[in-house]
Amino acid sequence: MSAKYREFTGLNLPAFEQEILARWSETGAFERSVSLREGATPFVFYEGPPSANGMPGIHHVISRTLKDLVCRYKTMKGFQVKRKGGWDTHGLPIELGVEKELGITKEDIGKKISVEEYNKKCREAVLRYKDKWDDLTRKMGYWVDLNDPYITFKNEYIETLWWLLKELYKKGLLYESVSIQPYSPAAGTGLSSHELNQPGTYKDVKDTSCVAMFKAVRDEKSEFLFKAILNNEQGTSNDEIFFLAWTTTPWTLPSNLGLTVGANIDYVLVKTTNPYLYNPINVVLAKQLMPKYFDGTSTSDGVGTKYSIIIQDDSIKKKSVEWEIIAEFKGSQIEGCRYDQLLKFDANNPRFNKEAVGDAFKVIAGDFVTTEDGTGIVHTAPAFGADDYKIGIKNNLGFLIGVDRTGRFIQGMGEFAGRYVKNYTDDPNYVDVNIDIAVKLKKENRAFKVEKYEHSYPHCWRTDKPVLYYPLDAWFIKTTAIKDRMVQLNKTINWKPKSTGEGRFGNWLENMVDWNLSRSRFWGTPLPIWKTEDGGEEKCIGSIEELKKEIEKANKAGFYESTAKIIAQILQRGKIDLHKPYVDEIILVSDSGKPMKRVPDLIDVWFDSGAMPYAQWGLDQQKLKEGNSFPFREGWDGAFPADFIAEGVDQTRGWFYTLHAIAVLVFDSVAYKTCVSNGLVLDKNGNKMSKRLGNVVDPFKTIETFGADATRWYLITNASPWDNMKFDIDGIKEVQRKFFGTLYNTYQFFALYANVDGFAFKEKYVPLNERPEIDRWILSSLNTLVKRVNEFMDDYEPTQAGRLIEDFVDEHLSNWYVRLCRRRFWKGEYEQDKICAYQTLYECLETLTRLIAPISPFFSDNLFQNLNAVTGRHKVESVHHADYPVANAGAIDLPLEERMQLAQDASSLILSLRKKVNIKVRQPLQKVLIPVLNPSMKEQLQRVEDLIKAEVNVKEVEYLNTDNTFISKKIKPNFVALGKKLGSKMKAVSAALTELKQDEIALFEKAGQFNLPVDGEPVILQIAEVEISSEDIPGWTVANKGSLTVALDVTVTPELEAEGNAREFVNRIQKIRKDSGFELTDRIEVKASAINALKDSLARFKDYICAEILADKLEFMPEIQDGTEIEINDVSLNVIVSKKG
RNA sequence: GAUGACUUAGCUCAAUGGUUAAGAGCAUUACGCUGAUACCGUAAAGGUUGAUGGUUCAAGUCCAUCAGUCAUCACCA
Repeated sequence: MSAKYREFTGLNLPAFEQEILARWSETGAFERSVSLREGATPFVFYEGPPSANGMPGIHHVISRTLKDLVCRYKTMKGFQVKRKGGWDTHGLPIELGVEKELGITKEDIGKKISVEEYNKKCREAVLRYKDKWDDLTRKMGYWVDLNDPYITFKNEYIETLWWLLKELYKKGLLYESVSIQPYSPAAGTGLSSHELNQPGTYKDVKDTSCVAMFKAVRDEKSEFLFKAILNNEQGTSNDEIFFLAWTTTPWTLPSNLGLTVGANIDYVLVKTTNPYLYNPINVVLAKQLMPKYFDGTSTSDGVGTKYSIIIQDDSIKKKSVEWEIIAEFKGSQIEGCRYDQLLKFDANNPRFNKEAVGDAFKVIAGDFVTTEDGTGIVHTAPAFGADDYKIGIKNNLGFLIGVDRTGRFIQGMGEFAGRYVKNYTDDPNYVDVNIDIAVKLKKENRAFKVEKYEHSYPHCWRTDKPVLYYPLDAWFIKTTAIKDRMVQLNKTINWKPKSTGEGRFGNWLENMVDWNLSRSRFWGTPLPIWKTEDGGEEKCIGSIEELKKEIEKANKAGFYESTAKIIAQILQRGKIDLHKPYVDEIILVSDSGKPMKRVPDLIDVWFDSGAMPYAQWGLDQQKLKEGNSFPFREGWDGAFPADFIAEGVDQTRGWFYTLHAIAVLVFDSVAYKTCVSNGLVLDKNGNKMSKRLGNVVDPFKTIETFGADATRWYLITNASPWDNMKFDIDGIKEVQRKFFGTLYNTYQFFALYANVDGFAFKEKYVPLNERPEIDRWILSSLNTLVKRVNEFMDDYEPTQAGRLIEDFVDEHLSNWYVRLCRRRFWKGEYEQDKICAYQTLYECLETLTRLIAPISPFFSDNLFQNLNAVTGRHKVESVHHADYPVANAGAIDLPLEERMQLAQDASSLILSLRKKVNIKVRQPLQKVLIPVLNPSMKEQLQRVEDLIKAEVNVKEVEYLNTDNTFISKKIKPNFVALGKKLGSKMKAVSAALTELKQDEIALFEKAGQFNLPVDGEPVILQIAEVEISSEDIPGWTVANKGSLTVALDVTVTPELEAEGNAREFVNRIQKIRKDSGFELTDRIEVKASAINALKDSLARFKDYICAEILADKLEFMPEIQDGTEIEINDVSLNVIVSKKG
C-alpha cells in the first residue's frame, strides 16, 4: 500500500488510458474479471460478429460500448459474463471487394482465375483489417475474448451449420423451389437484394405501358355481365366483354396466365368504344380508376351514368370516348370468370404445353391488388413477378417462361421469337419489342390504351441494364411454417426500445416469407445437399463424419476414377476443406447406386451469423454419436439462450431475425432474452456518414485525442442508444471538460489534503448520526443516486443512469459539498470533523468510481486504484473486479435532501438579489427574511440556516410565519387533484380562486376548507386541492422560486463595511500567497501601508485576518517601498508579504 | 410507393394530459466567485413545441391530415 494518493499535473485522459491498458494486459484484468466469478450465475452474452474486411467506424464504437457496459455491469453485479468474440467472414461484400481488387467480374471466376485461387484470395481478405479491429477493441476498452474467437469460415463452424441444416431437412423445413429473383440477363446472373440496393441501381425510365383487353368467355360465372348488356336497351351488336389490365412490361403478356382482382374492390362494366378502332366494346375495370380512362367521370357515378359526345369532328372523337356504366359489382363476383388467351403462340399454347399451363386464363383474387395504378385488374405472369408467382401457385395457374436467360423470346413465340425483351446488347438498331407487341394488340382490338410511362426500375449495377424478375431455382427454409411460434416467442423478448420488437420486428414476422437460402456465389458455406442428375434422389449431409462415410461408400462404388487422387488425399489426411471447389469435387452415391453431385448453391451468410449460438462452439463428436439433441462442445452448456445481445437497428431483419428464426426452428426457443438495438450515428448535421461525403469520423483519432472514456460517455449519455445520434466532436470535448474534469478535480482536491493529513481511512467508520448534516446529506444523495442508477442499469437504460451521475458529480458533489466543505479540509487539526469530511468525500469518490466503471472503464479504474492503493479497502486490483455499489437504504434521508435543495434554492435566490443591487458576496449583509408557509418548512430551513448564511455571507435569517399579515399570499388550484373532481368547472374555479382576498385565503387556511361559489353554485374546496404561496413582502426586494420566497436586507452598515474590507484584504493576501508559490502551511508576515480609509477596518479584524492568511504578524506602516499594490473597494495600498523563517 | 420512427432555443437534449402558460447544458454577452477546478455563480438574449384541424375543463404530450428527415420493405401489374 502506498502512503500517498497519487496526484496529477493535469487531466490527460488518453495518457491515463495508455497506462491502464498496460496494467490490464500485465495483470490479465479481463480474464480475471471472468475467472473471479467462476461458479457464479452466468450472464450470457452473444457477440454479433463483425466483418473484418472493412475498417471499423465510429458507429461500431457505440454498439460495442453498449455491449461492453452491460457486460461489465453484470460482472460487477456478481454474474459471470463470458464474451467470446467472433468474425463474420463470408458473403458478398467480401467477394465484391476481392473482385474489385483483382479487376475481375463474377463471370471471370472459374475462367480467368480458378475458384480455388479466388477463394484463397477471399480467405486472405476477410481478416485484412483484423489488426485494426483488434486495436480498436483494445483502445476503446471493449472487453471481449479475442484469443479464441469463432470464425465463420472454419470447418468446425461450417460443420455445425450443416448439422443445423440437416435438422431442418429432417423436419421437412428445407426445400427446393423456384423463386422469382432479380436477374440480369446481360450479366447472366441473379442479383442479391444487396446488389439491388447499390446506389444508382434504381433509375427513372420511360417504358411502353399497355392496357390490354382480355376477352371474357361467356359462361355461368360471367353470365351476369352479359345479361347486364342485354338488359341495357341500347345495342345488341356490342356483346364483347373485356377485362382491362395494365402492364409496363408488355413482353410478359405472352406469359400471362391469370388476371388478379381485389375481392373487395368495386368494379364496373362500362359500355364504350375502342379508342383506336372505334368499334363498340364493353370493358371491366375498377370503378375508382375510371377517371384515368374516361372523361367526365365523378365519384357519384353509378349504373346508368352516361357520357356522350356529339361527334362533329374527328379530333374530339379521338380524345373523348363515349361511355356508360351498365353494371357495378365487387371483385369477388367476377372471381372465376374465364377469358381467352391474349397472345397465342406455339410456345405458350395450352394444348402443346400441358405442364406449363395449368388451370389458367381465369380471374382470381389477390390481396396485393390496389387501385392506385392501372385498372385494378392485374395481369399475372407467374414466371415474372414474386406476387404473380405466389398467387399462381395458389390458384394452380401454371408457369410459363417465354423468355430465356439471355433475355430473348424463346422459339415458338411467333414473330417475336429470338428478340430481346430489352436492349441487352447495346444494339444501336434495337427495335423495342414492347412497342411491336402493343401495335399488334392495337390492331387486334386487344389494346385499350398504350402510352409511355415513367417509373423507377432497378438496373444491374454492373451492366447498367434493366433487371428482369426471373424464376430461378433456390433452396428455402420454411419459416412460414413456424411463424405463429416465432411471433409468440418474440413477445417474451425484452426489446429496447420496445417499438423495435413490437413494430419493426413484429411486423416483419407478421409478413414473413420463406427464407431464401441460395446464393450463387463462391465464397461461403456450401449447401450440403447432393442430388442425382435426374433430381430423383438427394442427400443432406449433417457432419464431416457423415460426409466421410458417404465418400467411402462412393469410393467403393467406384465413382472416383478421375478425382480419385484428391479424394484419397482427403481421406488420408482426414481433412476436408468444406469450401468450394473441394466439396464440389465430391461425388456421392445414391441409395439406388446413382452418382450424386452437390447442388452448386452457397447459403445466405445471414445463416452463418444466425447460427453462432451453436456454431461458435462446434460439434462434439461424442455427443453426436450419442444422438444428443444439443451435440455442441462444452462452452455450450448454460450458454443458451443469451441473456443479452445488442447491435444496430439495421440488424433487425438481419442478425436479430436469423438468430430468432434458427432458434425457434431447431430448438423451439428464443435465442436471446433481451435485445438492445442502437440507432445510427449521423454526422453533426444529421447526415448519414459516408466516405463519399467525407464526413466519416475516425474512431481511432477520436479516441486518441479525447480518450475512449470521454467518447464512450458522450455516446451513451447524449441520447438514448436507440435514437439516431448526431455525432459532434464538441460534445465529447464538453463531456471531457465538464464531467471528467470535475470528477478529476474533486479527486485532486481530495488527494491534495488527504496527503497533507495522511488520511488513509484508518480510523473507524464514523456512524452517520455522528456526522455533520452536510455529510449525511451528500451520503444520502449518493445512496439515492446508487439506487436509481441500479434501477436504470437493470432496465438497460444507461443513458438515464449516466445523466444522473453527471448531475450528482456536478451539482451536488463538486459545486455544493466540496465547495461548502473546503475549509473543513484545510482548517484546523486532524480530528473528528475533519475525519468525517475525509471519510465522506472518500466514500463518494470511491462509490462513483464503481458506479461509472461500466461506462468509463479507464478513468474509473485509475481513480479506484489510486484510492484503493492507500486505503486497501477493496481486496481487488481493479474496479472491474469489485462489486457494483448497492444503495444503503438507511443512509437515505429524503427530508434532508429536500431541505438541502431548499438551501440551494435560497442561496441561489439571495445571490440573484445581491446581483440586482450590486453587492458582492464578500460584503457581509445583516439578514434575510424568509416567509414560511408551515411549521415543517420553517424547521427544514432552520436546519440548513448556517449553510445558507455561509454561502451567501449573511449574518442572520429571520422567518415570517403565515399568520403574519405582512406577506401577501397567492392561491391557485391544484390542477391534478381538482381536474377530475370538477371537470368543466375547472376554468371558472381557477378564475374565482385568483380573485380571493387575503383574508379569505387566511380563512381557508384556518378552516382547511372553503366554500367557493361558482356560477351561483357552491363548490367546497379542501386545502389539499389548492396551492398557497407567498408572493410579496412590501418594502423589500424579493425573489422567489416555487413556494420559496426570500427578501434581503441590503443595508450596509459601517460595521458590515469594515468586515467587508477585511475579507477583501484576506482575499488579496491569499492571492499573493498563491502567486508567490508558498506552501499551504507556510506562516507569513505582512506589512501594509496604513491608509486611513482602511486602517480601522483592518485593525478591527486583525485577528480574523491573521488566522485566515496564516500570518504571525500584521503591521501597518506609513510608507512601503517595493510592495505589491492591491486594491480594496477602490482604495489602493501597498503590502509586503514575506515567508517566515 | 407502403410501413414505422422522429421533428421542442443557434446546437445537444428534458418535460406521468395539469398552469409563476415549456426547462437544462453548450455556445454568445455582461458581471461576479475561487488557496481544488480546465470549473463555478448570477443575469441578458434565445420558442407560435414542423403546419393545420380535432378530442379535452386542460395538449409539447392523445387523434386526423399535411410537410420535412431517417429507417425498413418493395419497385409491383
